[in-house]
Amino acid sequence: MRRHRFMIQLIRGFKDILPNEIELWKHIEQTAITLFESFGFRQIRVPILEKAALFQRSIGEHTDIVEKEMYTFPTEKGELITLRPEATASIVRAYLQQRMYAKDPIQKLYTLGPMFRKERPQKGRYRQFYQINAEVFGIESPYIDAQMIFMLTRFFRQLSITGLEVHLNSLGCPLCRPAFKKALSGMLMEKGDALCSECIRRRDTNPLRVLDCKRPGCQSVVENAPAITDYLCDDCARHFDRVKACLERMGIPYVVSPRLVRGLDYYTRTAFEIQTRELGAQNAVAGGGRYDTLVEALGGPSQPAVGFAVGLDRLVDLALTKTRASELTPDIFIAAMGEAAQEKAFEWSCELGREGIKTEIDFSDRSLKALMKRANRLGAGYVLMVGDQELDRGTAVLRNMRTREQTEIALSGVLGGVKSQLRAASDGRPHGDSQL
RNA sequence: GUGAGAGUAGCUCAGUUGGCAGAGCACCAGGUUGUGGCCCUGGUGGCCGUGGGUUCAAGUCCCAUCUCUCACCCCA
Repeated sequence: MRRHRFMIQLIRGFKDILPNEIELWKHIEQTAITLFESFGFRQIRVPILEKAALFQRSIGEHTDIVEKEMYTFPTEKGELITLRPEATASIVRAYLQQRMYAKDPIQKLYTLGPMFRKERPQKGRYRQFYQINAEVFGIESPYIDAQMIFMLTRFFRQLSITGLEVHLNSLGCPLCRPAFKKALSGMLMEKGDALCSECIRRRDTNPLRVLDCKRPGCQSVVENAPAITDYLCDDCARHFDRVKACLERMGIPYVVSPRLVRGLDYYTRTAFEIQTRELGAQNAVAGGGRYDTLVEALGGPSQPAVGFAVGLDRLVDLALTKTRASELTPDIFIAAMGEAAQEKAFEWSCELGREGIKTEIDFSDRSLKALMKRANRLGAGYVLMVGDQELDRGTAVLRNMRTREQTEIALSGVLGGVKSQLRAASDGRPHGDSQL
């Protein structure tokens, strides 16, 4: 195979997802869709490309995402457009532009699809990655914050993913956060000698980000920094207490992480992250929180909102360590020998496929032994054999690959015979992809 | 963006001080003239990631580049 010279490879950090793995993706997506809809969420689909300004305004100019991770291109007219690095901004945009709030300010929406960030690829981190997002607009109550976290834990439970931790924090609101910011940056000014260069810059632009810098020097500085939860105003404190109480009531364990700060500017009050220890450095499988000021900041009415994003790629990685990627095995394999038999077999395969029976057929003119080997490798439950002998006798042979039993079926009644055999076999045992 | 490791058959990997490109699995065929899994025999398959350089000679040494992996960073 001389192909390297001309072979074009995929872009760094991008990947192909092959059929075997897709079964798992579909299962995860379907689980989310069913669950979210039972909680009253409806699907929305928004574009992958948006104007760059949308993300600059929503995510924040001084975030890593906007400063260095976005795929941004100029159009012919010179307008900057961006491959979305996250979905919330687009959903808010749609909520406003389509005036969804006018019909009903309360909207519960979910979406799923690819996001793009130009980071250095790593385990669990890709430049095109997939998220499932859920957002609630128009509800300020802490109950909904807790319910979304509850819904997430249900989701992971349904996928049999264990060993997760809920990390929780409150980031305050425009009323109380400034006081905390002031206290924090004052403290960072005093004791900031050990800060890394990045954090010295952040100290002015976005002091909260210094809190979750993982460098030892910054950690030690931050160790006895004031906790934001001590600065919350009465409303924010009550809100936070309520969220915690609800989680306790629903039996969801959580850890309050005062240093948990979201990488996006728009968050207020509740912030949370769901982490695992099994994925190395990229330990967040879901993250989200409240963003009560974003809708208004993007030019809409003042409406509170909460949301989260689940990292699908990481979920798949986790699930792959538990369950093996599944093969989709055919119900029946048709082994046809000779020209005349293949003609019959072709018709049967079309008919059986139309009936919803997973049918595999090999049109290469090979020995029965070779065809049987292939049927076995594909994991076919049955093999239907037909050749000149069978055509002369007016029958085909149906072999149960598990029990090795063979029965003869009249050529005229092949479809009915195969169907009744398959039905009889599947009655006794569980069928299909139940091991997921 | 920074650092470290790796790229040889479809897959997992050997390859000595630079000297004819290897194994296991998989695949194909035969053993069994029409019956799978086990076994035996044989076979197909490689510009050694790509491009340059050093050398009589490069999978091996040097440079560049691409991709992967892990970490920093960041987050889903």
